[in-house]
Amino acid sequence: MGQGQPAAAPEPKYWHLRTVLLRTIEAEFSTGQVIPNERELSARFGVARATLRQALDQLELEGRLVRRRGIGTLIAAPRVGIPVGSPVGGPAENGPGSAGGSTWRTVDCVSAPASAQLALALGIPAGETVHTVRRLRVVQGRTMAAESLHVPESAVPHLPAVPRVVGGTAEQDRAKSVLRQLERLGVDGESRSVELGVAEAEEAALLERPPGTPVLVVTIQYAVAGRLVALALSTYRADTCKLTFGEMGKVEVTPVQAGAIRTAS
Amino acid sequence: MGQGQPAAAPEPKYWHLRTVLLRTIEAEFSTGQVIPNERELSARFGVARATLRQALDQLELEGRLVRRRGIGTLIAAPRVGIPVGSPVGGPAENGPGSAGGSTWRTVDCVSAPASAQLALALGIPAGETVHTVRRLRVVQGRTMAAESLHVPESAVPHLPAVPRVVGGTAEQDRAKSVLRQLERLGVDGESRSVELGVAEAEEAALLERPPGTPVLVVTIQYAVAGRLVALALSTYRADTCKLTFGEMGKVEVTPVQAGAIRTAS
DNA sequence: TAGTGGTCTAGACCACTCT
DNA sequence: GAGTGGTCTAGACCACTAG
Repeated sequence: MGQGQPAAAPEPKYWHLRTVLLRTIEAEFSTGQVIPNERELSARFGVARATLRQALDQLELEGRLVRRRGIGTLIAAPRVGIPVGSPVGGPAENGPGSAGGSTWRTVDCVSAPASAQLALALGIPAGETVHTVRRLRVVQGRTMAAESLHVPESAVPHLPAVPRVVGGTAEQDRAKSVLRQLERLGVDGESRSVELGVAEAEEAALLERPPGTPVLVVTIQYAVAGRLVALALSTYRADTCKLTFGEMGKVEVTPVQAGAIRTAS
Repeated sequence: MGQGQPAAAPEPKYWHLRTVLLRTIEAEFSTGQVIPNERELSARFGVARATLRQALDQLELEGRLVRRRGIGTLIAAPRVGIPVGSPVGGPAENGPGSAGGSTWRTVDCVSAPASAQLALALGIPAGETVHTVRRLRVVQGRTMAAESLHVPESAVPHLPAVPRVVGGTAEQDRAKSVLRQLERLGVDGESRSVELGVAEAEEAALLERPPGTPVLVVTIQYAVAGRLVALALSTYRADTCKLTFGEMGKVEVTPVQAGAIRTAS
């Protein structure tokens, strides 16, 4: 009966909506402003609320929107460039154009036998004691990442053997000791990787986000003379972070707005 | 009337489901196997199909599952480690433990005036001609990334002035010329960044994925003597890629399974 | 043709924030 | 209490793949 065009893979409604919304918010809204609520938008576009939400989900994943329960949906600020650098413990590693005021805040410091997985990754016998420092990376007053730094006992033999410090300033001191010892080793190589993940319950809480929040999982292997001495597992908030791996001091030109260029083509 | 506990922020059903499913598939399934279909799973767990799908969405985002229309839901293979390295044009940049057989396949090569956004990012006057090479990164026979390499005309003045080559081997040659000229410049610095994004229509097609697919957007600024000479915008499939930024030749120990360690804690 | 995942709907209720 | 986003349901239909 004359089907007209060959279908041409009809674009899903939610995807079309996302595009329309993106154009709208770029043209008519600015950072921090709240857009109309979901029920109104879904009515305005003549779709079910679930469909509208699918479109908003996309834009949130792209870091263009932030949704706050009880408040509304806001235009997100551009992502913050965060250097993922060599210094193991250094508090501030500022690069021009990048985030200033980056600090680490220690959460935890425990020494415990390595799990099978962890031992494998560290290249040590299973069950060997590993010092684990958990800390948060705070940039411009906002918690951007949670990190677990694993250091096998054998790599930092000069650490005073404290049985089991937990809580208070004692734990903070313990964490500092581990970091200091690690720095003294003179790390001369590292291998970094980035992949997509989601924050689980505890991690999510540290990042002040709900479980399931997308994160960029950064794995850093620190080595001394070709021998692995530490493993850092960091999860960065994917909504607000742009990780930078600059060879500092060489180039550090204008921060590029990738989204704008990719879309503009 | 005695409310019992202080609520304790009840875990959403879909999140609990995700955890249960994750444990199940880790224990009882292996890479490539298909798990029961959505209708059966939703019945088995006593939830609506939409709720089950929310759980599967999470696991897919984590790279644990792959869903294929008309086929079923499969256990995904572990992510492939892909070096994001310095060589501008080099075909294979293999690191031990990382992906071998990495090649680039040229798609496009056009010379056109820079858009405002692109000019800004390249630090050139708007409207200056820019050579853009689009190519795909193929690893182990699978398309993993799409890249747009932008080189301002002024950076590679020795390029033969071809008016507008499109299609066929001529375009391929043109692309090679641009890459060769760029290599001859002797790039001595670069700045890289990674952030989360989604693939739009055309890009998604190149990556053989539906629109909205999560990608890792890699931005590389190439410099010669402190001057920006090229800008590469690459989008890597977030489901299958783990990007590695190793200082090659120093360490390259066992590839770490971040997920396993993060979950095992 | 049967079975799969993908999209969409209309409606309900909950958890949270602000006033 | 009013308004917001977050979760969940039950059902429908579509697009794709396979035998």
